[in-house]
This record gives sequence, structure tokens and C-alpha cells, in this order.
Amino acid sequence: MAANIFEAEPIEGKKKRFLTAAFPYPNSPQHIGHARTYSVADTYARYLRHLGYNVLFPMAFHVTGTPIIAMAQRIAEGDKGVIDVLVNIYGIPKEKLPELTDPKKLVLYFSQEIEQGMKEMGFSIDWRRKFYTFDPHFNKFIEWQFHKLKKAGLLVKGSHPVAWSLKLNSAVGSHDTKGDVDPEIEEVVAIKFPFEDAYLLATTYRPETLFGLTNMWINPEGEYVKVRDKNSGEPYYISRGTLDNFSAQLDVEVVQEGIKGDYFIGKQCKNPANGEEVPIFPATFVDVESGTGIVMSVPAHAPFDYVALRDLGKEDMIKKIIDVPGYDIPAKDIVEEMHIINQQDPKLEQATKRVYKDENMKGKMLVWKEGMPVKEAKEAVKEWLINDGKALRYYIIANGPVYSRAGDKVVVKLVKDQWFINYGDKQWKEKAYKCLDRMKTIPPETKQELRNTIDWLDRKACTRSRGLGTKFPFDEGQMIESLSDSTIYPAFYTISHLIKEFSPEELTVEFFDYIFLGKGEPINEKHEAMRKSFTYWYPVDSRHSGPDLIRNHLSFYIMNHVAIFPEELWPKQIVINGFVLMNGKKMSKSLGNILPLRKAIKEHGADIIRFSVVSGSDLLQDTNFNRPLVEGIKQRLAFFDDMLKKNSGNGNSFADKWIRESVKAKLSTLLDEIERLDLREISKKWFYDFYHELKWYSDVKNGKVELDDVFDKWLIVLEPLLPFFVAERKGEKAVFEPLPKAEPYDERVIAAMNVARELYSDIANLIHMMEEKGKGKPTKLTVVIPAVWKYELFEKLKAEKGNLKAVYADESLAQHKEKIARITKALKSKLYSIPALPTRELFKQALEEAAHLFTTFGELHIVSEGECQHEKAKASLPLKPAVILE
RNA sequence: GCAGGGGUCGCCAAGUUUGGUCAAAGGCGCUAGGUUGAGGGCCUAGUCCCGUAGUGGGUUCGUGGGUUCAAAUCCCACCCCCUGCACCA
Repeated sequence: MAANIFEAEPIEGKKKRFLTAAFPYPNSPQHIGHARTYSVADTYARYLRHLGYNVLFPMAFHVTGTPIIAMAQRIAEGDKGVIDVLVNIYGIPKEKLPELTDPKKLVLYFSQEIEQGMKEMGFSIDWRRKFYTFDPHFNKFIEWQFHKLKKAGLLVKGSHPVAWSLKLNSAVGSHDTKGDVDPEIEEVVAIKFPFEDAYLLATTYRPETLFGLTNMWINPEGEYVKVRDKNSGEPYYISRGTLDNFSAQLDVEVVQEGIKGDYFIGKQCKNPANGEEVPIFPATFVDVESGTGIVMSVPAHAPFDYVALRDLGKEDMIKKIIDVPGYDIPAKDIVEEMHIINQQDPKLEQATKRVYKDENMKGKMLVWKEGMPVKEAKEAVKEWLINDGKALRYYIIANGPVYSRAGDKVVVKLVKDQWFINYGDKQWKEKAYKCLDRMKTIPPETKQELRNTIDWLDRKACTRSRGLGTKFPFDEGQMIESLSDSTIYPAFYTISHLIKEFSPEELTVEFFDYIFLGKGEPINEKHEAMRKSFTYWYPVDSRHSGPDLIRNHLSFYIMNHVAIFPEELWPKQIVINGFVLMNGKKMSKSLGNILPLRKAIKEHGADIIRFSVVSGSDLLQDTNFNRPLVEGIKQRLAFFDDMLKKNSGNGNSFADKWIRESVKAKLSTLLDEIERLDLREISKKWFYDFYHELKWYSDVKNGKVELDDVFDKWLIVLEPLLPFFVAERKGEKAVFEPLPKAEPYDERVIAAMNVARELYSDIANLIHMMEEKGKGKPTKLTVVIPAVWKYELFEKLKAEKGNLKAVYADESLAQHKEKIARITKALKSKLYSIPALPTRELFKQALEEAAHLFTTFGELHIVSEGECQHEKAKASLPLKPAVILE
């Protein structure tokens, strides 16, 4: 396809549509799954062009953030998994790899690969507007965005826990960890137990059980350290293995090292809740790598503690402080029920889960605030301890240990002075709801999910210490986080090809204020042209994305638009489509079933890929890509091709009329289907159903095809779905041909031929059955056209909604009363929304044209019901004519 | 736990908003027949049960109730499954 036919510019007086699909993140080539969103968007763009709109569909590349850097580093490190995928699945030559260790070169390489794939797919993109999110011009645009947010008071500062690697000296996401584990951060309480001249620090999820404390557990083999909080001056004991995590959150100095666990054993410490002295016992189950390496012991409510205490023979110390229906002493009961023998028993994990769950759901406090549900007490005790200085808020990696790419254990760092976008702002949310209310979402159900997301959105950290992208304008040492720089970027497309005329230095806040908000005066004509381009194209008429982006990108997209732009420029529509499955399974590295897009195109052709991912299922459903589907499409395309080749002229037989009316019927609902983006329905009607109709048509006409006008319309409707197939036959200009208009059609003609089709298959069926039963082949078939009064009856029944009394009021029908009683039942089920009845005449015409097909079964006679004495003739009905085989 | 989505005739999957063309589309699989010669072909028919030379009857849409002349579709309760819970693209 010619490169420039989709370059779009404002045309005065012509209505426009601006479509965008989430831009790709080029940290690897794209596979067939990526093609779905773009295929849907492109198909839509093409339909809009056929509807006479000036359509802009641009594309760019998102290269901000850490995954790209991580990918380059992994290649540099020779990561086997990554290299295997790149070389063996995507077929990247090994010699290319060294070059890809540079993030910028990697981005360039993959983005070119992706762009090439998109071109091969025939996506109708205006490529002049392409940009990368690390382009200096774009950086300036993002800076402008953040100035706007700041001015609106939506940027705030605070502290924030993040998963952190000391070796990498940076925050880590799942792509930075060994095995791609996503580190989960969890808040716990670290309680201070006075011990000698310092505190033993013990973490817990269940501060409310502190009242049932009997002792402390320390691993006698473990190594401990004494540290001092430089701010408060308080000294704590914690295990050596947890020091990294601790010092990432508190500013501490190590006072004493190399303290062996048995130093504490046998000594006493104090319960901060009530001042009681409790002993310190040894326990091997204490993991010196997690928490603080010191554990508080509540044997009545924690199976581990109970078993360890039992092993020491000190069961009598137990203190029960929570009442749970169905239990005496919960931990003890469960340990006994599960026959747990000692501290090493793996069943203890499960036992712990059960106790925690039951106590949390049904437990009530017996002490402190008696009767308080455990659920509430947990929070209340925590707040009390922290506010009273008896405990610290502390964060741990819940699914730890997680190791970073560099090999060190991931810790939780409390980042001070972190910048946030305050999505929790109430007034801001109100605006977002307003936008959402007016917006159309396809499918409609996704609106609720967007609303829910906006509901719980809160502060979002918007800077990071590393990554490609834009520097944070209020702290040049930080980079803007990658989800925050891809919210209002569609606005940039409207000027991205024009802005290159300016140098980045010229792109001040005022410069953009004029373009996007109309503030101030243009500095020159080019500046003014950008304003014009923006106001022509904006707002975005349709935004296309996957369901995984509802939770973040799409919500931010709405939020940032309503924060920065005036109402008339808010997004108008969001379209969500599902994923692509390979043979029913999710594509994944581990399954090795990733089908690279360009490979797929080479194998099957772009049309087939487009059609497969777009037509196979409902929009939001995952669609399945597999061999039978592809073969089915290919085979039908070949059939259509054959029909097109045979075609010449315009026929005028009943079959020709039938096809024409049927196409008109399809056209009558097409606009609505495009509006709903129900590509599945469109494919079904115009591809699959049409295929069957054409087959019957061709059979009826003995292979003759005279459908110039029909094919003409049909090809235009099909163009967005199968652009290459159509372009080959109609030329490239077909892209802009108007969609055929809907016009009235005669349902009776369609019904007449359809009744004949059904009759044909009924007869084939019957004969088959007769042969099977050894009744021999008939030599004569008599089709009985139902009596006139039966048509009247049908119409009457329909009009009277099945009321027989009203039917009998009609004299001409009343005379058939007896028969009516018999056949009403058969008719009744079809009363409520029957298609139009074919008239006797039309049906006869259809039958006569198809007669030669019926003759293959035997000699064909067409008679009216009145002319036939055969018993079966009486059963003849308008949509189900009787046939007598003899 | 909170939120969202879902359970349909072997499998996948429409239908539910607007109750009646719903024994319930389509695809796969399976069965039978056809295609005069290979090919992960193609075509036709069947595929809940019983009956029948087609139009009949019965029992179905997670489970149990309810509303209605009529429920896969509406209401109530319950069971089960999936996804998300962020600072990461």
C-alpha cells in the first residue's frame, strides 16, 4: 500500500475522527497478540473513512522506564531465558545481540521491527507523526504536563516504601528480579520489648495477641546485632540477616556485631503492653532472615509457638486471650487435630493459616477491650502501640526472599521526599466521573470497571531514580515514571510532525499553553498552525487498549485529561479488546507458543491474521488463534476468489434478487454494528453467512455468477476486514469509497428462497433416512404449496397475538376451525417474531429456479394444497411446505 | 478480605440488557456417506432422550426456591471458578 495515503491533515468543513491505540513498548518484537488491539483500531479507522470521516490514526513508541533497561542488561549479562526467546522464538541473529546491550539501540532495533510489522499488516497509520518518548521535544511536552499538574496542586511529596536492591541501588520491579517475581510489600508491626539497656524488636501481623505473650523466641544459632536509631537514639537488637531491610527504612548505626543467639537465651524481657517480665527461649523455627529474627510467642493462638513450647515441656504457661467459637485453645486444638509432632512439621504452615483465618473472622478479645472482634482489635492495638512509641511501622517483602537480578536480597526501602500525583483528590475524581458519564465505552461493561478504578486511585509515585524518559522538572535527579508520561500523549500526535521545526529550547510552558489551551499569542505561523491542528483533531474520539490497562493507564488517561484540558477536549470513547490465545492457551515464554507477528504474516498473509484476531470472538473475550480457524478463512477466501472470477454482469433471476435483498438486509444493521464495533457480527454476516448464501446461489444458477452490483457493495463492506484482498480487486482507492447506503428491502423474497433452501435440505435428509431404513429411493417428489387461507391465518394469529377467538371472528377463517385447532400449535411458536412470510408466488418462483437441484432426487411436481388429495398435503404450512415422496 | 467477571447440550463459545422465532448460533471433536488415486484435504448429513418418511413428545442452560400463561433470560439464597489490589509496563 502506498506509504502516504493515510497521512491526515485538517480539512476545513470535513468531520474528523481521531483514533489512538496504546503505543507499543519495544522491549522485544511483537507477537500476534499485540496485533489485536491495532487490528481492531485499524478496522474501525477504515470503517470511519468509508463513512466519510477525515481519520487520523497515529503511532509512536513508549520507551520510558526500567523494563527496557533491564532487558538490555539481561542481554549483556547473557541471561539464558531472555536470549533463548529472542534468538529461537523471534529469530534475531546472534550477532545482533551485542548491539542490543545499549538500551537506546535496543529500542531503535525493536521499534523498527515493530513498525515494519505494522506496515506489513496494512495498518492505516500516519507515520510522519511517529515519535519516541525520549525525544527532547516530547520531554518538553511532558514537562509542560507536570507544570500543569503542579499548578493545579496535584503533585505532593511524602515518604513511600518501595522494593529496593542495594546492589543495583534502585527500586526493583518484577523485571529486575530473578525468576521475574513481583516483590510484594507488606506492612507489619515491629514491637519493642525492653531488654537490658535496649529493645528486642519482634515483627508480627497480629499485634492484638501481644496480651497472650508468654515468652520470646530467639534462634540460639543465629547471629544478632545491636543497632541505634540515629534519630530517636533508641537501641534495638535484631538479627544480622535482617539488618539490610531495617537500615533501608531507618537511619541506624551498628553498635555491636557478632552477638550469638544464645546470649539472650534464659534471660528476661518486658512485655510493653503490660510490663510483665517474660523469659527468652530458644527455637529453631525462628528464621533469622525474615522479620527481625526475633519472634514473640503466643502459644494459645499460634501453632508454631504452641509446638515449640510443648517441645520445651512448658505447656502450662499458655495464656488464652481470644475466644473463638468451636475452639477451646485454638492453636492447641488444631495442632492436636492435625497430629503435628514437632517444630519441623511442614503442616504447621497450614495450621497457622487456619488459626489466623478463624480468629480473624470469628474471634473476640477476652482481654484489653473485652468482646472486641479480633479484626478491629488488630488495627486498634497497632495504632495504640505505634502512637505510644511501643512499636514501629515496618515493611517487609511478603513473598520473600526475592533476589534481584544482581543477586542480592530485595529489601523494602522507605523513600523520603517521594513525589506523588495525588489521584486521591476528591474534586479531581468528581471531574473524572463526569467525563466517564459522558464517555462511551465499548463494550459497555468496562465503564463500571473504570469507575471502580478511579474510586480507589490514590497517591501514585510519579518519579523514579533511573530509566529512560523525561527528567522530573522539580527535581532533576529524578526521572518521570513511565505510566505518568503516557497519559495525555495523544495530544502530542496532533503536532508531533510540526514541532520538529522548533528547537527543544523554544518549547517553554507558554509555548504549549498557547497550543493546547489557547493562552497568549502565537509566536509565528508555524506555532499557530499547531494550535489549529490540535483544535481540529482533539478530542480523541476513540482510544483502543487491552483490558490490563483499565487499572492503570486508562484511568490515568482520563484523570490527566480532565485535570489539564477543558471539558470539550475530554476523551469521548474507550474501546477494550481481549487477548489472543494460541490453541486455547495463553502465549508465554515458558510454553514456547509465542507466534511472532512478522513470522505469522509471512506464513498466512496479513489479511488472515487481521481477520482471525478480529472476527473470532466478542470484543472483550480472548480470541483463539489456531490452524482450523486459519484454514477455514483461507478456504473461504479461495471460494470467494473463484466466484469473483466467474462473475460477470448483473443477473435478474429470482436467485439474483434474493442475494440482493439479503445484502440489503445485512446493510440495514451495519451502521449499528460498526457503532458497537461488533466485528464478530459483521464478519459472521458478510463473510461466513454470505459464503453459504453464495454457495446456494451458485448451485441454483448452475455455476453462473452475475452479481456485479452485489460484489461491488460487498467488497467495500469487507475492505476494513480484508484490506489486501479487496485492494487487489478494487484498487487502493477502495479505501475511501463510501459505504453502501441502507435501503428498504423485501423480507419476503429472502424468506422465499430460504424456505426453498430448507426444503431442499429436509428432502435430502428424508431420503437419507428412508434409504437407511431400506424403504428405497423415491422417484417422484411433490411439493405442496399451502392453501391461501393458511397465510391469512398466520398473519391473523400474529396480529392477534395468538388469540384464537379473534381469529375465528374472521368468517373466511372460521370455516377452517377444525383444521386450525390442529395446526395452531405448530404455528404458535413462530408467532411472536416471525420473519415475513414468503407469498405463494415468491415461493413458487424460488422453487422453480432451484428445481434442477430438486430433480436430482426425482421428478419434481409443484402443486397447490387444494389440488392434492394426499393426506400429508394437509400438513403444509407457509414456512414449512409439505413434500410427498413416492 | 475488597472489587470486577463468569459457570450454557463432549470441548470452545453465542444467547441474558429488551422473557416468547431457544432443544438453544457458530467452531472443534465424534459418526455416517460422498469425493477415482498421497497430503495436519474437501463436501453433505447427524450428534440430549424417545418416536417418526419432516411439523410430535420428554428432560435440559452451576444448585435450590420464587415471579409469570411463558424463564438460559427477571427476583432471592447458596456453591464453585477466574482476574485485579498499584507505584510496574
